[in-house]
Amino acid sequence: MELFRSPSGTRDWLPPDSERMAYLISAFAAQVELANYRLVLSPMFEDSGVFVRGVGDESEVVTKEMYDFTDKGGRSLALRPEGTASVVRAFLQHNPPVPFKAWYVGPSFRYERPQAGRYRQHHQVGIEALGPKDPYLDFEVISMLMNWFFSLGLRDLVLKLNSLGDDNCRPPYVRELSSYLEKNQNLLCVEHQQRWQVNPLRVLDCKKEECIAVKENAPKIKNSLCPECSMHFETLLSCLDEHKIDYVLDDYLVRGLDYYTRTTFEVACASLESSQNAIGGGGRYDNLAKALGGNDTPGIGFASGLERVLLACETQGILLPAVPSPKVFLADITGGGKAAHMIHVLRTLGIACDRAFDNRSLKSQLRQADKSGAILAIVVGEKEKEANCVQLKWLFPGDKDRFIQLLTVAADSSRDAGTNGRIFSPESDEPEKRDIIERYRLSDVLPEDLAYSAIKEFFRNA
RNA sequence: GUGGUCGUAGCUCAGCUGGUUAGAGCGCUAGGUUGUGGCCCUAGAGGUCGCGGGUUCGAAUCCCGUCGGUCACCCCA
Repeated sequence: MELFRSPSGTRDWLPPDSERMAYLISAFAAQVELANYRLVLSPMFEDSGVFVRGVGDESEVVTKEMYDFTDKGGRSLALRPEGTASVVRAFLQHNPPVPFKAWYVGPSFRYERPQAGRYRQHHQVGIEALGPKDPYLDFEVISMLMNWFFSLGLRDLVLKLNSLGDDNCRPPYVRELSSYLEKNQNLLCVEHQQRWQVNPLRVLDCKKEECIAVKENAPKIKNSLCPECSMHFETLLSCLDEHKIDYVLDDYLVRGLDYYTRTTFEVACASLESSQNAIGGGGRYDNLAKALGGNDTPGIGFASGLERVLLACETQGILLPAVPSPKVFLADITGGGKAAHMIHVLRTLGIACDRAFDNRSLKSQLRQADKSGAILAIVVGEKEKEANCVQLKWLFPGDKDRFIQLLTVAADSSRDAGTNGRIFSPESDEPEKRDIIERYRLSDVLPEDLAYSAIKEFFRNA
């Protein structure tokens, strides 16, 4: 029978990459929790209307990329294509006090052709801040994103900024743009000749040569901003200047989600070769709460795709930490029961350890110990079982000097304890190949037992 | 949704213009040491050559289709 595979556009995360993803998330949480953003977990699916009315019924994300379905109760639902609309829906449903500052993490779903850095299920972290319309909140949000990237060690980042105006100044601007596009519509690319009226702003985002030529002479939103919007944007820019956060202004940054007002931004990573080089983006959405049927509440936030951030780290040679393997490994050739008991005690003492199963040969178990990265093997054979002791075998090589130093500590503590200590030290011309094997008494009442004491001592000094 | 490209072992890949039982390295398992890892040596397991059809005496190899990966467009994280 043919094996099942993960669906197109999805992938499995196995160690160590899975752990690097987890690291990204915890680094993000640490960053935003400094600023009092708190975790919100919302459902992975919502009433389709949340996205149709929130993200926009003209946006590509909704019209052609949404995983929507009807459930057994006849409800029209959709897997969330992004996080913001869900969080704002949750905000309106529970009506918490403002300012409401949330961070989130979880999968998003878009039905599109997979590509480098683009998946049908991808994972985003993000923050949303609802309530204040203050431009200094815009600064806070943007600086959170940048600080997280900097804390990971990422370089070659380009922060792109634009302001899309508000209800006062955007409609007149869109009319002005429309009439300009109408005059030049035969010069637009094939697709936009048909579609420019649906959302004129999207033409500004088009990368076709024809449209690029047209938009160069198109009216710019920055020249049409009302005084309030203009002041808001200027305040943000000067604050970014003051704090040495570099940015470039991009008149064409309109972004594909319809809810944005005023500030929009995107962070591109220059070291990502593919065209999917945006590793974070967001903006202000002062009309979103109202569009979802709630009270008029301003808000701003961003989302960042973890897959792309990880990719960006890799292209820059940044190796994020994975979970280290246990340093203690148990080899039991008397059936395995002794190992079961010892490993249980060690873990109770908070010492990470692993063991072999299936009663394999000692050679096999030690091979496994070596491959696991352990530096200490605990060996139980018939002789040890009879004498009620265990053998501690230190696994070389590695950082030899360091280990030898630690061994000295462990050996000293064993002598103090009056045990028989080291019993076996094979002759060898090469000191680094000399095995150091020690035996420690093992009682049936274990936590204060000498073998465990020696191991604890070792890790206290490690 | 459109287009390019690639599918041979767990991984990285050989396999020339069709020609017997499909190979290597790494990895995995075991043995060489009747109870001691790493290096070395030996052996073993693992593949309906993505799948289906066609051409042919004969297909991993050529043709068509299909599925999957990948890359680009579109759009986005």
